[in-house]
Amino acid sequence: MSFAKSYEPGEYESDIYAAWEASGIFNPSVPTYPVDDNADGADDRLEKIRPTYSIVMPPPNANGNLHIGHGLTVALEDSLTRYHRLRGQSTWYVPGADHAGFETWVVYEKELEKHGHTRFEFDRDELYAKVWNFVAEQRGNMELQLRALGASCAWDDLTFTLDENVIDRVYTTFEKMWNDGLIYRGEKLVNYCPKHRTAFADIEVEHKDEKGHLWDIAYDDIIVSTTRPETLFGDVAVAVNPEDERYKERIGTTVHLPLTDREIPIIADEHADPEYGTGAVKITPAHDFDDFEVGERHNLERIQVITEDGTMVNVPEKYNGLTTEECRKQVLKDLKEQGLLKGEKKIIHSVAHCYKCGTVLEPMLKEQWFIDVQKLAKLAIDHLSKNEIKFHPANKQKVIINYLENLKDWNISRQIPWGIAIPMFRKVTSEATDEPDWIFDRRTNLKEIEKAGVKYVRDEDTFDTWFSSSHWPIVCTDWTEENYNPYYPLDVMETGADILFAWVARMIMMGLYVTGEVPFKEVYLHGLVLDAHGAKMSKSKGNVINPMDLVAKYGSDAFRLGILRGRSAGMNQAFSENSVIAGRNLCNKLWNVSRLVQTIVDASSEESEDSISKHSAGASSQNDNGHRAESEVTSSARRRTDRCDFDDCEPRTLRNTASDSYTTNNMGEDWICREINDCLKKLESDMKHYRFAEAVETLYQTIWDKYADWFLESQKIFQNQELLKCTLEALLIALHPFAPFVTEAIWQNLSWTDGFIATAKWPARLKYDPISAEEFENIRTIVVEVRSTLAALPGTNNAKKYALMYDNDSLVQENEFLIKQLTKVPTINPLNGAPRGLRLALADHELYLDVPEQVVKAYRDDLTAKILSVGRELDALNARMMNPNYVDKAPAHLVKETRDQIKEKEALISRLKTELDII
RNA sequence: GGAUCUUUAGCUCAGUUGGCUAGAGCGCAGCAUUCACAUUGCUGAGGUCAGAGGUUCGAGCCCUCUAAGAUCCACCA
Repeated sequence: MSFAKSYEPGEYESDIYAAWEASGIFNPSVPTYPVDDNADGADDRLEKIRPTYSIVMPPPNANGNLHIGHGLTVALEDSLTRYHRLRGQSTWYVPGADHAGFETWVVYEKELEKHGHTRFEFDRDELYAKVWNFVAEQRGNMELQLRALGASCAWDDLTFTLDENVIDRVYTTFEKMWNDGLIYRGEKLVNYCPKHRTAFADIEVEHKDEKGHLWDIAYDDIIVSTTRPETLFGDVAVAVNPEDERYKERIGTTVHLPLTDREIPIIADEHADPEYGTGAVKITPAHDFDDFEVGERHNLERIQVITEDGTMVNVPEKYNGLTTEECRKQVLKDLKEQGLLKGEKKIIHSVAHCYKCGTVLEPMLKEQWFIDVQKLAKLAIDHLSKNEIKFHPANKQKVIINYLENLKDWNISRQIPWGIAIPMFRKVTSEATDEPDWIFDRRTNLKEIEKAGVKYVRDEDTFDTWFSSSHWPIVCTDWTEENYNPYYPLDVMETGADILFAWVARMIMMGLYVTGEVPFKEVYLHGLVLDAHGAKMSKSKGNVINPMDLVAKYGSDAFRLGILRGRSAGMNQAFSENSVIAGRNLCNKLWNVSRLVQTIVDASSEESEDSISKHSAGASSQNDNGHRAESEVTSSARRRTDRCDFDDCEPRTLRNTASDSYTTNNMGEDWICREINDCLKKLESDMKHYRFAEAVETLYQTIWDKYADWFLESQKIFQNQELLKCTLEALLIALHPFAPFVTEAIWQNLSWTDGFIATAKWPARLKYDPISAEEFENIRTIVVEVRSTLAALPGTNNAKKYALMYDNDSLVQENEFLIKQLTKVPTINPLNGAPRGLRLALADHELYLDVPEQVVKAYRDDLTAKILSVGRELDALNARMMNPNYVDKAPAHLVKETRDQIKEKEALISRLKTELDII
């Protein structure tokens, strides 16, 4: 392999990943330590170990494909991981796979239906086995995709949410909670999906505003308003507000329930809002959350009239077995016929839907397992209030505390077979009444167990996935009560802002409950990736972007750079292919930069081999004359071949960037050292503060605008082999966290590098002469002014036409070759005799372009415009100095700067005016 | 009803404890072309930082209000 003309990611990526993986460099190098009570040196040992860095992947669905959000997650997490690995930490990025209980179940149930089966033909264990096999077949896809994205995770430690150790830990926690009295079984109204036949936690319910109707129905002389007339068969009362004058007299009396032969009482309850509808509300405790509470207050009967499959029951024969929708129609028709339907109004109200299938959820009375969250939430709030976890963005700390303060008990029972079985068994033997009704037991592989002669049957429900997921940092890091574990708490938890409540809040509660420590030190939340126009991606809109398509088209690095660009914590932000293209271009730029550096290095080596016996490290390889002809630079170079074989790469090679192996010999060299140092410093700060987009931006500018456009251009004249090597290495390593593949491909292709860049050492600061570096800025200013003036002159190809002349200017004189190279002017000469041509608008330099008078005249307008513009700037500066408060109160250095600038602008204006006069 | 966020160039977004002439990518215009790279280079146009007040020597940034939009939570019989 050698440097082709352009970088083709497809040729390198899979080989590189395979080589990384095979070498084991993604595994952490520091183990966890067993507690040894007898050894008093245990703490010492912990201090001596290498600093660790741990991060766990939010587990993607085991049987699914990665979507754009996963792409973002991996780009963020892997950049952090690789950065900290380069910084010398023992990094552990633990990959995961989610059984995704309900999600996967929905997919599998469709599969069953497709083959003409239903879940009711099988028992739970059979279904579990079937889904297991189904997932096993699909598994691997997403793991391959993670590799394609470059995730440098420890594959040996991949955790599946149904792994034995996960289930074991979940049972241990459940048992502890059961013993602590934090778990109870309750008959409550739960949100129930009649299609999927399972209950949900509050957090899984999707409320949507929908058009509906509000019907007024006469219960004798009392008119009640309802959106759900079909539930009237479950009515047990009519509630009115105790303060409502209209109904005060009727409280305690009864009314006749239409379409039935029942009398129901009129009760007083605050729940009835006199302002809403007619002010009288029918009360159906078994099918409405508010009514359930009213029923509790008044000790009312709960009559269930809707079954779990969404049909009517316990209703007059005529309505029995109808679906709720059919029943509603029939009830309305019958009420109308009897003249009891008194009004119909269109309203917009919010309705609970199944977040998966969109079915309207039915409030259903069910016995379920609940977690009493009060203590857990309080524990979490206490620790959060002490700022034990740092949030990005910071405002989420407040948001999550607010959520925890209002948290209601958590329903953890799900009526689906795909998940972790709830380890609870119900007593069936009618004798032995002293035994508890429910007992905890881990043997969920058994349907029936016997204890002390009493028979118990297994609860058929499974856990809410969030119950097990809340253990994620614990199970991924193998935290146990017995071990010192330097990886727990995690250094950071990175995940989507949309699951702050569902997951992050629960991990915090569970982490504290189980380990006594917060599960992570920082939280970084990413927002949604929207389409190019800021709309949510969805299949129905057809605007879904598949990350793998982009990876295939532009390369993994381009995708990573593209998706990080312009993105900040917690924000839902648009994403377009353009930013990936920009990333691809950067990779190609870096590739060509490296190609040029290698060419120069090769050419220099050949030359020094020719002239001297062999160049020695530490000695500058710069040519004595300092400015060779270009043709020599591009002469064919010796290249290493067969670099595609990674077998000779030693893992964990820590190559020290040889910052003392060079000496700088000109201003451009000092300048690039300074720029790279600034870039590294900024990067370190950006990574510490999770400013990924800025980090990428900084690298982009340093590599492209500074290294390639200025430094390398100057190195076409002055070759400093050791400095070229050293600076290129620094940039490659600095970019590696974001673009791992291209940097590794280049690293393997360069003739002088060893090992993997993935385990290289973060570059040290470069030595340089700061005064010389600053002088280069002067040259840059001159070059830009020459270029822009030439571009503004009439005609084309101006750069080649006009010579540059200087008067009394040692900087220009000494850097003649460099300025010529950068501006492309044909010659640079001292001005002999009187000034002529066009004077450049530079305050500190007397420079002229040798332009004929005619052309100068044509430039007059530009000159006038320039005078006006500088004049405006000068006015603004003067106004500032005229303000005595500014001079008194602003920091001295700012005032001084302003003074200097005024002097400079004044000088410039007077020169420009003189120039204009001459013309 | 409760809460959070957003509003900066044509588009998508940066802008850290307030500091000088507000930046980037893409797009646009002009010029260049044997050069490591057309996945290129050079040059340029384009912004009363949503609006109105206030604090300050100084506000895109801090405070108050207004407008528009987004999201989350709770919930409307």
